[in-house]
Amino acid sequence: MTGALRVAVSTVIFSLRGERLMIPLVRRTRDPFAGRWALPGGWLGAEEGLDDAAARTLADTTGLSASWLEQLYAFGDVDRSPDRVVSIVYWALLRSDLVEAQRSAAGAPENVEWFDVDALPPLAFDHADIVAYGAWRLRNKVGYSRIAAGLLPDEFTLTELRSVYEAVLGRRMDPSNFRRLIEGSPALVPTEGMRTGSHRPARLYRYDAELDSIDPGPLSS
Amino acid sequence: MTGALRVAVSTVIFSLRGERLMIPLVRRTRDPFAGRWALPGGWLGAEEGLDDAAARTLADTTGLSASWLEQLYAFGDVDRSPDRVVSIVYWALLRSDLVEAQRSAAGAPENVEWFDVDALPPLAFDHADIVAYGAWRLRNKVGYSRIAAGLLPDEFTLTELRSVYEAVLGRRMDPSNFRRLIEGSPALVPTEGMRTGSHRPARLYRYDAELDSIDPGPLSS
DNA sequence: TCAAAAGTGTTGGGGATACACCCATGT
DNA sequence: ACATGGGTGTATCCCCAACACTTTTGA
Repeated sequence: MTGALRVAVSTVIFSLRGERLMIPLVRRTRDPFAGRWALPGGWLGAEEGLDDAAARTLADTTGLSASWLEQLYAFGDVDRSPDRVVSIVYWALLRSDLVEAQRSAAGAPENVEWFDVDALPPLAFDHADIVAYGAWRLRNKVGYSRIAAGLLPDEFTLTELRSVYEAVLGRRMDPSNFRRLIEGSPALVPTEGMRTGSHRPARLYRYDAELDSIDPGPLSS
Repeated sequence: MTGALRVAVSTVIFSLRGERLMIPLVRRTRDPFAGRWALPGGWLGAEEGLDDAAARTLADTTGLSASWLEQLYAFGDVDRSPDRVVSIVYWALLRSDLVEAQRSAAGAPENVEWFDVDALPPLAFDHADIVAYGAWRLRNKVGYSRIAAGLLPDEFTLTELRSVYEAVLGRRMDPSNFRRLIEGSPALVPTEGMRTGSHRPARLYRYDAELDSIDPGPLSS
């Protein structure tokens, strides 16, 4: 039957370590590209939707669930793999605290390693291009939405949130202007808690995704 | 082999008739949804890329080639079709003059009819949602890029271009402000020609896609 | 009392909107 | 001459970047 071919689902998973944007890669154990690093993913099951497949492979790879998951692009050039494969690629955000906890726990999956997005090893297939495109989409979206909070724990200070923006966008931002910018959004709700450090305590905020107005995405899917 | 399933490529093709946004639909001849209208498309061939497949099915349906073609989304819910199908959907712009010429010529393909985007018949599968999402993307993109010129002939007046914006966005725009807005873009290049009507002649412009700075899309694909 | 981060206030420039106005042509 | 769309000029508003300034804590 024409039209039948293999469909893979992969995900560019972003998290933050300090000020660096990191993604997990999986070392391939088989040809083609045995030994090379590749995006986490797997074959699309006959009885699972695309979103489900992305969430499943993400959980398999990291043991975690994402605070943001969105389709990136479908790649299907004939020559992108020795054998024809269409890859539906997603991108995701993971809260950094969950990733850290996972690393400490012995439960971290084998064959998975985190890399700085700006210092990747050679990747299998066209995955280097895919990661670059995913990073572009992330930076772009951070500019006009509030998803950046998805990289932080439940509660965070505005300075912490600002440092996320600075890490993702790669430039410094004025603290006072950042405050006004971000406080305008009803999705950032102040809590009672304060973060106490060696200086003046800072109010903790929480991100309420319900109150955000991101683009709709496909109405069904 | 797991992961092997049927992949279709469909396209939401936009053109303009007067002030109305129109798309071509194809009447299905087989079950499921025999007799219903559906997006033009076809099975992805084993030896063709996604972009190629979209361009091919677009040409099969309309006999034309698009002035803009971009991937929209990959739809793959298990229940979107009685038998499992993953659809890679594109959206495209056709110059209205080419469509009109095609209509006059007897060469127009059978089983294809153009419909007003805001007055569609019942569609097969989840195609109604897909069209709505495509229209959203078009309206969105018209707001921050210059693709709207892709709906017009090679040369056009600013008033014609403005009426495209008004048709797509569904609201009136101030002629003088529109002029400044659009003349700021180096992609709109004035020609020597003038359109003469029953009033003061208007300068003709040309759209130079080379000079535009749209988002990159995936670097490879 | 000092360092450092939290948080507030003020100012100025650029882009978008609203709208008054002049220009060129066919009838 | 006049109606009609082509095209220019200008005032205003609003958002945002820059930056001076005050507040609150730990040491």
